[in-house]
This record gives sequence, C-alpha cells and structure tokens, in this order.
Amino acid sequence: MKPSNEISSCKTCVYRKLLFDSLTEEEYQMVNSSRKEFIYRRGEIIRREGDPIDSFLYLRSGLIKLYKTDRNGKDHILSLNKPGDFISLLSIFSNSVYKYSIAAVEETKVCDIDLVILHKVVSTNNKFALRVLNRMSKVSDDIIESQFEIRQRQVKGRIAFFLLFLTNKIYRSHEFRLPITRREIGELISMTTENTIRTLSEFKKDGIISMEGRTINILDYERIKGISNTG
Amino acid sequence: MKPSNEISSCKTCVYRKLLFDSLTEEEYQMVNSSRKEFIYRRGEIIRREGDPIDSFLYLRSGLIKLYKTDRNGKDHILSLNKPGDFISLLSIFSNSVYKYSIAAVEETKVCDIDLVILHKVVSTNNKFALRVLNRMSKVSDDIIESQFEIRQRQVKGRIAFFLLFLTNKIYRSHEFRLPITRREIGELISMTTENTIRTLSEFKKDGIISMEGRTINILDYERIKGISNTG
DNA sequence: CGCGGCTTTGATGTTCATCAAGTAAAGTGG
DNA sequence: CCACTTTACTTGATGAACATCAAAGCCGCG
Repeated sequence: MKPSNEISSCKTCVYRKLLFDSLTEEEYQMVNSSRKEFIYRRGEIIRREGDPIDSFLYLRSGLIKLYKTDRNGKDHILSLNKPGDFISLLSIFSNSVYKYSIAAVEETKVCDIDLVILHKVVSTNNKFALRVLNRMSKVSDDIIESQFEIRQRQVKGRIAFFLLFLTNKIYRSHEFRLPITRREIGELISMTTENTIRTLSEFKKDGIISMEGRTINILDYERIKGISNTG
Repeated sequence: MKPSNEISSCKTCVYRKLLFDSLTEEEYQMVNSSRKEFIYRRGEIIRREGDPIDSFLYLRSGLIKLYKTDRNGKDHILSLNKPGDFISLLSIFSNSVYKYSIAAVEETKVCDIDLVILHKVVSTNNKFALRVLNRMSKVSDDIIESQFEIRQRQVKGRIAFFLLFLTNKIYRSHEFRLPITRREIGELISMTTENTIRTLSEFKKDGIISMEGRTINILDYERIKGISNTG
C-alpha cells in the first residue's frame, strides 16, 4: 500500500453528489482536509478482521473483497465491491474493530477519512448521517441477498449466477476478465476450486461461454440465465 | 393478529432505557401516542416480503423468524429474533417495501410506531437516530455472522451450533422446548428435514442430548461444543 | 373422526468434496 | 534475465456426505 501521489479532486468523485452534497461548505472542508488517499495492489490487505476502526473508508476505483477466515483457515468471501459501494460497514458506528477483512482484488484507490471527523459531522448534520448509513446498510443487505441466492442453488446454478453478477453488476459487458482466481470464486459461492474449474470447463465445452485463462465471453446469455434460474 | 387489550407500560420496556431514553419528553409523547400494540400467535405472518413499510416495529415479547421464500417455494430462515432485537431492518430508511417476511414462531407482542412519526423524531434527534440505526444494523450483522458459521460446517456441526445458539442466546438454559419444527430448523441451517431429524436422533442415541418431542435437554454440553467446533 | 402437517426410519442415488498427480503461469532472488 | 519456488489451473478416480423417495405412525384440530 502506498499513499497516492496526487490526491484526486472531489469534484469528479461519485460520492461528491451521492453523499457530500448534503454537507455545508465548512463541514466539507473539515472532511476534505482530513482525507487521505491510498493505493493498494492486487492481493494487498486493506484491513484485517480485528483491526481497530479509526477511519471511514470508501472506494474511489478498483475492486475489493470482503472476507472472513474460518476456524480451519479457509477464507469465505462475503462480497465483491466496486466504487459506489462502501467499504466501511455499519460497524464503524457500533464496533471498535473490523468484523471482516478487506483486500484489493485489483489495483484499488481508497479514500480515508478520520473517524473522529466523520463522527463530528454525522452528529451535527442529520441528512448526511442518514445518507451515510443508508449507503452502508446497502452493503449488508447485498451480502444477505446474495447468500440467499447462493444457498438455494447447486454448483451449476451458482457458477451461472456468478457469471451473471459479473456481466450485469460489475462489467456491464458480455466479455470480461475474471477479477479473481478460481479458488476465490469457490470461496465466494461456497464450492471447491476443483468443482469451480470443472463447471466452468463444462460451460465452455457446451459452448455457452468461451474461456481463455481469465478471459470470459458470454456466448449464450439466455442459457446461462436459464441455468441460474433452475440450477 | 389482534390489537393488544391493554397497552403495556413503557416504563418497564427494555427499549425504554435502550432507545427512548435519548428522547425529550415531547418527542417521547409523540412516539408513544402513535404507538400501537399487536399480538400474533404462533405461525402468524407479521409482514410479508414486498409489503409496504409504513411503520417501525419492535418486539416486546415472544420470538419471530425472518425468512425469505425462494423460486421453488422453499422458505429459508435468515434468523430467529427475540425482544431486544429489532424486527424492522435498516430497509425502513431506504426501502419502501420489506425485503424479508416476518412471522411469529411463538405468541409474540409487537409495538408499532408510525413511520412518519419515527422519521420526524429521527431527523431532529441525532442521538436517537444513531441508536436506532446501530440497533438495526446489529440484526443484519448477526445474520451475516450466523450464515458464515453455518456455511463452514456440515450437518452435525450445524445442529450442534444451533443447539448452542438456543442454549446460550435464546433460553440461557440447558433445557428448553424447541421453538420451531424440525422442518424450520432445516430451513434455518440449510439442510433437509430428514437429516435434521436423523442428526438429532443420533445425538440422542449417543447420549449427548435427551429429547422428548420438542423438549430438549443438553446432557453433554462440552461434547456439543466440540462437535460445533470441529463438525 | 378424518385430514393435513409433523415426525420418523430405511433404502437408494446424486452431488459434491477429497485425493492425487501433473502442467502452466507467475513471482522472487541471485 | 534465468533458475527456482510458489501459486494457479486442470483432469480423473474414488468415496463420503447428503438429498430424495417412499411408507408409515402420530397428533392436533376443525
């Protein structure tokens, strides 16, 4: 991790409108003066479960995973998040330590605001507080939602569901590079690496996707949708 | 569902201290005057997924389940909640409809506050707003946490985990009546009714619990803990 | 008193994890 | 930059874990 050389302007930030819009000029200056930027490379851990929470984080660019390591040392990925989603969960208002680990799965730029400053603004600006909280609660809701979708499917349905997620939510394209390894896909949708690979290979053999290493092309979108809906 | 005959006093309510403490007398009167109480019997649905959210609900007594029905009509229980937990999730600030269904699993008393009133108080009283939101976020966090615990275990570990949940979190006793059917246990910990029954029977045969219908007695707590930790 | 939901057990088959073994790719340090 | 190491990827074989199917007893309730 390294501090970003040039701090990006807030003028062009998605959050500016989304969130900081409701701040007074004075409040905004306060937030902005404490703001730091960091860049993390693929694989770097941004925060570790149990780390003290002393700042409010949000994603400027890139892609991160929220995950948790179980008693056998196996990681379980709770969600992949992109700019517009928050990294900090609601725990920043109730917990003193992170409940999940956060890692970059591609080069990622993160803004970091001192939690003391954020608390100050939140306690004086109600509109802002509600916006922040709404936004953060969406992350939790999405995790619960996707786990519900995963747990009702078997392996083929899970892979299809995951491919649709990338197609529609992350890349908005039928062609993309898988952002995570096959092992991580398994950690996200609760199956083994081997079955992840086998299922992807099967989809390829059946001609519903093409696949060269990490590059995926959705050839038969409707059929994938069908598998996701019935598998 | 029926309106409660006598409205319980707020003086003795767990939430009074937890939450309403931070209200001014005027705010409190406003909340309280809009407050209604309802009693639901075992099996009654309190809210259905998709219902409009027009009130803020909290549990006075009893036990409820949050659940969601999948595309095959199978229910998946997300959590069991008792007084002190909120029923309304964070969606009350961001969504117009419920994302989950809520049903009583035993006779349950619910307080109902008009959402317009709640919003008004929230927007003027910051301390109260944060308390409400913290409290609600705990429900989401708990769901994510328990799904994480469930998905890393196989059937015996799941049943053991569930028994520990009842013992430690719900009843604080080694002897209790199962609040839900075996089918519902399966819906909660993602396994079939048959395997739920088989596993419970096995625990009984092995002498680590006793079981007469719904009545369970934890005979060998340490062994159950062991199974939950390694199963 | 009969119907439907809950409970139980056994038999059977499918799905999936595990194990093994090898190739390919990507870091890493001299 | 190349040898070395590690991590990622892949396929096949095997067996364990678990779902499904079937059949029957039980219980509460209208």
